[in-house]
Amino acid sequence: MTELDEIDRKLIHALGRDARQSASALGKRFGLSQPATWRRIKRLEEAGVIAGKRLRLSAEKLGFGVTVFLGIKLATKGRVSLEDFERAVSAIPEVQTVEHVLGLYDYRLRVVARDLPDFERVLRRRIMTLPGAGEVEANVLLSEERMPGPL
Amino acid sequence: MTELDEIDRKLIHALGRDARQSASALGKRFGLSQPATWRRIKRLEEAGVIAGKRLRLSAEKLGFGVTVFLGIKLATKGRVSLEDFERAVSAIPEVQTVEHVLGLYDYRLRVVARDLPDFERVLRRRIMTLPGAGEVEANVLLSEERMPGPL
DNA sequence: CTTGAAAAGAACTGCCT
DNA sequence: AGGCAGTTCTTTTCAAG
Repeated sequence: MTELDEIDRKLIHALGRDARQSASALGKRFGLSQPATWRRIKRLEEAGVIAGKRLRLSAEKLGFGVTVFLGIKLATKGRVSLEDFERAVSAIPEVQTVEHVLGLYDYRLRVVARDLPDFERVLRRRIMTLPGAGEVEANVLLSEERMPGPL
Repeated sequence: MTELDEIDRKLIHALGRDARQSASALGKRFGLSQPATWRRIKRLEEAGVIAGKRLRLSAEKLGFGVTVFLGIKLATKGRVSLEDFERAVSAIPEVQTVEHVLGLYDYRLRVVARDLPDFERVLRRRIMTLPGAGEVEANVLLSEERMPGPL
């Protein structure tokens, strides 16, 4: 954990909304000079608080109209089977995120597909054949909103 | 949907990993000049394929050691109750994302907390009191990996 | 599409309070 | 810590092939 003051939090919050803002523009808004603002951002990057910058991509514009969340319960949970499962699931291009979780399910996957027939193909030929996959539960994404919360 | 050639996909893929790369550096890697590369990126932004740039923040470094996924089933599902629920859930700072989904649950939330006692506080005082919230299922995040997939 | 150039702005550095 | 001044790099636009 890192010590942050008010200005650091404001900077993180502002950059979280749009990472393309310049240090000088942010400095004006928060009453700092350009180098001072830049040094703060640099310090946050070096401390690992800011781990990088990523693109926000539109799944629809890329032709992926369907996003499905899968909850997966493994049939056999040895150490080997976890690694086997993770290696196999990492090879599926339609899988965007793999989350190892504790609870009703063992893994949660975010999967994209062009449409529902395409998703059925992914599900039958890729997901259902994963080594160790037991119960699979699906939720189709209708809409999503990210909040300007603490992170 | 937008028409993309091989180079567009390579650019999106490369920028998806690290959005801080310059147009000239990307151009060298893919055999394009700096202005040509820049025009392609600009075109992708104007087409909405690239929707923006966001910070990747470290939850741990910010003092949030616990991430929990909640699946929520509404008790009463009228149009009014959906909007009530969404408005109320949007006011909880610990909620990072709200996903309206189709399936076993109605909403999926990504929630962060400093630790498990802090999460219990959020769950009891914030989540359980949400208007219309019925069944709540929780999965604690152990580890997460984002893939270099199609998006 | 390319190269080359020029102007604007953002990122970075050193020095000083 | 912060500000100021200056340098370097990227971005952005333009002309011409």
